[in-house]
Amino acid sequence: MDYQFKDIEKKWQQFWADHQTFKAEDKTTKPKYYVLDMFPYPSGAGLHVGHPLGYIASDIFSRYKRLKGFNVLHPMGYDSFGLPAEQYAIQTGQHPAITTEANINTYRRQLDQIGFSFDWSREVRTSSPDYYKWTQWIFMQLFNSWYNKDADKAESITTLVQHFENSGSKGINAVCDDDVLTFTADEWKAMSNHDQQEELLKYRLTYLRESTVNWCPALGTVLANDEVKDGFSERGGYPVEQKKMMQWSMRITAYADRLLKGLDTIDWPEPLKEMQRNWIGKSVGASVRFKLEDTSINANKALPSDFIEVFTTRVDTIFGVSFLVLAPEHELVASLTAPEQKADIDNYITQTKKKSELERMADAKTVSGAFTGSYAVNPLNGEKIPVWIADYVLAGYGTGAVMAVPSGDQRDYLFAKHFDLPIIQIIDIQKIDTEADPTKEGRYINSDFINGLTYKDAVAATVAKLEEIGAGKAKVNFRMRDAIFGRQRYWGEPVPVYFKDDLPHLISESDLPLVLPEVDKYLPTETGEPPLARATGWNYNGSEYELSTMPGWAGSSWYWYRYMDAHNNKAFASKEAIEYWKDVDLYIGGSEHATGHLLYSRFWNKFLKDMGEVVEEEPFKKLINQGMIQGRSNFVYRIIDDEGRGTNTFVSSGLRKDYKTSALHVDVNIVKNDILDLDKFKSWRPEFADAEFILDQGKYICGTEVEKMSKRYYNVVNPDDIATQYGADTLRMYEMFLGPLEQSKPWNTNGIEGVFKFLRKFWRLFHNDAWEFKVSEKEPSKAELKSLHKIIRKVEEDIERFSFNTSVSSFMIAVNELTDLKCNNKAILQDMVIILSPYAPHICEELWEILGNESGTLSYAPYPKFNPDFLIEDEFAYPISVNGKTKLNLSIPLSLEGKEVEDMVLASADVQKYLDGKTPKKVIVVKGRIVNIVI
RNA sequence: GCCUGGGUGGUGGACCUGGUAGACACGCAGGACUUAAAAUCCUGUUCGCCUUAAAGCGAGUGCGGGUUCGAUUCCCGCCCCAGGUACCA
Repeated sequence: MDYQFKDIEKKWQQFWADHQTFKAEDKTTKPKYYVLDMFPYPSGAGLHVGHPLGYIASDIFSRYKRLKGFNVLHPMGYDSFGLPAEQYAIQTGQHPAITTEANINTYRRQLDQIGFSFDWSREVRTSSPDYYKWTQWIFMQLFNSWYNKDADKAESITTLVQHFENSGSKGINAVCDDDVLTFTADEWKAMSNHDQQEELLKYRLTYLRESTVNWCPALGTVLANDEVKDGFSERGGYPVEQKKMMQWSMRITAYADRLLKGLDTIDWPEPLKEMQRNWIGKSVGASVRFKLEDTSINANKALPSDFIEVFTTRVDTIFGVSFLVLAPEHELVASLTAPEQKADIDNYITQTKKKSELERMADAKTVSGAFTGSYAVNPLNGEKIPVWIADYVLAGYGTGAVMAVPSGDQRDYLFAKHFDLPIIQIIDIQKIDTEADPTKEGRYINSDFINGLTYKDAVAATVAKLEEIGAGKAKVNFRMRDAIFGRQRYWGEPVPVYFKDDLPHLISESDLPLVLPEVDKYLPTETGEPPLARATGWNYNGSEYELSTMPGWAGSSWYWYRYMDAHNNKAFASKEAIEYWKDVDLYIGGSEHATGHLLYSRFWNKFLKDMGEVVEEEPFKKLINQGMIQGRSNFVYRIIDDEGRGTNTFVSSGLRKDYKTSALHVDVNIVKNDILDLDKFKSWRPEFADAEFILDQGKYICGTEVEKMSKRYYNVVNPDDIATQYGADTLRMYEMFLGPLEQSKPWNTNGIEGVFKFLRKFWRLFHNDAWEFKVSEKEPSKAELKSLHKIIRKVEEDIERFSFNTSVSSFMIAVNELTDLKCNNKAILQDMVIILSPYAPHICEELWEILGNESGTLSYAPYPKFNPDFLIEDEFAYPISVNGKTKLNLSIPLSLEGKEVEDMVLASADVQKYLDGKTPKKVIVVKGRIVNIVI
């Protein structure tokens, strides 16, 4: 029978499910191997062709590892809390749990039809109470912990309380808020419980802090950055402003150094590690205090402090400071503003409020700022320095204030030029006529006691002086900020906290999970409280619960542990399971998670390690990024008549310059290889029923563009259609054939026929012309063995370096070779089936059975061993160039070696033709082979 | 703006560690088989020039430079595209 992929795929998917073929064992002598995919958010649009890309790669690797004798854990689940389900709920009133469930069912159906070897018995869903019980439990552990810098790990808050009781705050080296108190043991004991708890909150790893959010007054909601476009809400187009709000935060900065160091121990793509390093942004510098000048402006105001603290990485340039810049949100701004400057400053602050942080950073071209009217004093030379505000200084980074050195920093330079502020040269070789020069070479000038010093000495001398006069100290600063952990949303994990006397308290562990309550609407209340405020009777013994929920990343920051022991109701996973599976050996997912999920997960993992809950410091040993699959939109060109109205005539892409046209997105499903199916187009929409076409060589060629895959561009390609038309095996191989796994690329199905043909050819190898099964048991020929062993080596190399696309090409070559050889040898074909099976498992299972093997044993069959003896050739083509250009092809017997080869090459008529009797100037030999002769 | 990645024929891509650029596949063109279609097979296919043909010549991996006997690969500068930029997941 011809290759009937539909029957074959259905049969084997059923078989795998019935026999639980891919269930990972918890006790076995086999070595363990944990292959993890980033679990999907189940969106309403269904699985698109981009999702399976990484899943197919990880599935190939999982199947390959099983063949190599590993006990493979390859699970799948759903990151099922998220904003889109909530937005849909707001619009339709439908409970997010219901739509989420429906979406999951669609995803499962789509995943099943691709033939993945997932162990579905371990499925997790982050929105299920059985699961988020443990997300809440981890939150509680974080709340109950503080970071001891001396031990360099998190510890239970009880050790901190004991220390306070014994010795007060003295000797505590913790990561904590800036405003912690200093007290003795007696003073601590004398504090009220309320005050003690308030103090402890400054040390806890989850804590409350004021942070900025996108606030939309018209909608009465906090908006995600994604929902804000150019200062207006995407939904409704209402203005959005920046607003401060008390929020739960996570002290991820406590782990900044360990997150940096850990990167050196894991096998991740170097660019991704670089992104994390840059995100953490460790910078070594100094903090410097500029005392405020005591003027009439602020003399009679109660100042929060009498100095401005700045952080700088170039403390050596302090004599070049010609002004200070505060972030417009800086706490000192109000009190520093002189009456005559108030209008300017207020106006500027209002402008700033409209911009998001991203817009502020992106807009480096326009120089803007306002003078407060106040001055500060340079601690090292007593110079009077004007204090400005500008939106290029961000409140969240460093101290929210910078010392501006126009000669060394380009932004400061532009600012100084624009507002006519002094630019002071401080290094002898500095060139500052047209732009700032941040050089560290040369010797200092105009710089008092560091004049004549080098960079290194100047830094040391400046810091020493600042410390001596108490105006500054060496400091390490991180760009990374503590992670905001609260969302004013419904569809997320409730925070297991209630409030009493304005202080947060954890609920009892035995009351977990704190289940999300029902609400009448998924919108905030009229007073602007989060949706959970709508829940009736939702309180903890009469005390109000926290009303915000956890962010999307909470549930995904530990899920790989749940797969190890998915149904445990005593712990997030048993000690034995964690002890056995330890960590993820291979993690596949997109690099868009570099500074989100992948950082938060490492953070939580380190915390859990500190608590003794898990055994590894890093959760993901090896990581591979898969590229994003973009949509490829097709366009038709409608001719516009003289009155500017669209006609019903469409012109082929190549001919459209002769007409006035407008481009229309056309459904990519009625276009094949950019050629429009005219009949399908006519029936696509009623208005096109009598469309007319101006064809190019008998065809209508569509225009194309690469865009994000989206419903509204009619360019979403669903794997279902491909699976139905060509089968799962073709889909799997085609997605791999599309290009390197790591590379982003637009989806196109141009080459899918080739992959399908390959599988049919492979099928044909086992059958005669009448589609009857035929294999022979005779000895394989040398040529057959050569083809086989070439592909064994190639595929093994390719899989180990995740180059699946080149494997597929090699398979095509091998099958072409075997077809040419009319190979029907059982031993050869059996090995071919095994090595192809990770890529195209269904067809291989069927052929495995046809070859007389026990059904279903293919998944754990022994992988063929490569034998180099079969690759021996008699001679090889010998390409050399003359003068790096001219190319010659010589055939050299393999029996010759080294000098013999060289002599033979030089004596050959081809080379002699160029040499013309002379000796060559230079002969370049690489790995014992002449590659170039210079004459 | 900043961080990270990418740019090779008509198309997807190959060239892994500096050594024959364009493997493999699609598409296209021509041919075989067939009443026909499907399927299958064969030949050609980077561009330009030259040639009856065989062959030959020149250019060529985003653009401009550099290092090297030799650069798609390494270095410097630029352009364009994609991802991230802290509440999309």
